[in-house]
Amino acid sequence: MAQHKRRVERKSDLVDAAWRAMLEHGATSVRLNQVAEQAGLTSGAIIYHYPDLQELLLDAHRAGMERFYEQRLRAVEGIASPARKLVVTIMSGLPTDSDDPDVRLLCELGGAAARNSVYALLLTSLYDRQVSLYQVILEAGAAQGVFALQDDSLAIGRNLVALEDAYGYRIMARHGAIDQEAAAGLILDYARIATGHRLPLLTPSPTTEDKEP
Amino acid sequence: MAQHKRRVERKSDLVDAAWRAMLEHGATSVRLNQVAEQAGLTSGAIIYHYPDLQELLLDAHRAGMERFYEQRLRAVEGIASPARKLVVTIMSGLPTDSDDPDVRLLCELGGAAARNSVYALLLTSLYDRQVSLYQVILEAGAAQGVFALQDDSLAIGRNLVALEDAYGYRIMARHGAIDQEAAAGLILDYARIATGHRLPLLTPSPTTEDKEP
DNA sequence: GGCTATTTTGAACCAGTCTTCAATATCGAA
DNA sequence: TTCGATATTGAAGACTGGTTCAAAATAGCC
Repeated sequence: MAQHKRRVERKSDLVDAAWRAMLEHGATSVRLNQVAEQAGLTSGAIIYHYPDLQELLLDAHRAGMERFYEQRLRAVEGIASPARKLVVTIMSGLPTDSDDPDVRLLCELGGAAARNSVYALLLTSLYDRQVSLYQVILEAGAAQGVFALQDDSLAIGRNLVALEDAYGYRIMARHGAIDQEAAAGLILDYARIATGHRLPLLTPSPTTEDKEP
Repeated sequence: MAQHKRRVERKSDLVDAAWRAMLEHGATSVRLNQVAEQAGLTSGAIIYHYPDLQELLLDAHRAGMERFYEQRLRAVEGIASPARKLVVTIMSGLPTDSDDPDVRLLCELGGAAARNSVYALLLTSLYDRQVSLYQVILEAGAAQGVFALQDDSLAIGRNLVALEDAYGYRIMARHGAIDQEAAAGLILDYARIATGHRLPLLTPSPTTEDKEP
């Protein structure tokens, strides 16, 4: 049993190392040696655990995507108001800047997905889950009567995630006029007319602190 | 003079070959040999004209992007109605399916742009030009009183191009529910509330034929 | 047709990477 | 502490792909 646990831990170490290596050298062009170096091992050791490097990279991407998604969930937990929830969710989907590691890898993955059906599937699933995330918020707001949805929540959700994604790429490409704030502003422009709510951007919500004391 | 012309022609042949090779083997992972094969030459001949392969790939991307943009311009020329123009422009920005070559390479380029500042610049410039394209249509429609813009044309234009881009990625990744038509529908959902116009999707416009007889 | 400049080939060379595997080191249990 | 299993190294071999360059082919010109 103990050796099984160690095995799992080691694999997890390698996944982390692979993730860092991809970040440093590129999601697609990363080399086995570079992963090994990040892990503080030699290439043989990597192969011992992952005979196929692609498998390791895939696991690393999976883990990164999962982290990204969980992070978004955490960002809104404890927020009651649908409007605030929507604004925070929008912000949490955007990279802070062109160095944001999670979004960077997601973008590189997006570029590779046209050729790699596994990556494509992974990203498609992430997309759909994010859409659902928005749908829940939109429906809740509609049920409470604070949102007057101009379309079905599925359509609005899809457009919101699409906008996030696209501005993620813009920010990664260092568009001079579009940073996280500007992108959030643009997406909110859409969210406002789609929900019929003013959706104040403003200060980090005071309601978030509620759950702490 | 004649040899100069030949030189230019040959370079253009190589650019075409490089473009095809990228399409077949991937924008980033394409090999010198593969370009040579597409051109019906050996690698030495490619190097003779393009000592740096990156330069050739860059030219190929530039040409592809230019073609894509020109194609969009042509798609609306001769259409008078701003509403129709808007609808046609939206359609022309979306890949027909996951095999659409131009969009495929643009997506791969997007993935690479996070690491390659030249590609980033190229894509940023394309994005901005496409935004301008929309702005012109939006402003014309507003001036004619057929559009009631809910935001400044810059914001709407940016969002429209962002949506196109994002759905391009979804289509490339073979999202089961999002094909060209569905994507157009979603973007139009936004365009409708942003312009206050019904924007009928419908049939290939009859007004297009006007200029033929 | 012969001459020169340009273009292209083909082979040799080099660097980097993956793979394999015997030798070595480390771990955990008894 | 010792033993067997597990993990890791390091070096050798095979392969791929870029680079170089002398030699061959081709084109354009007189």
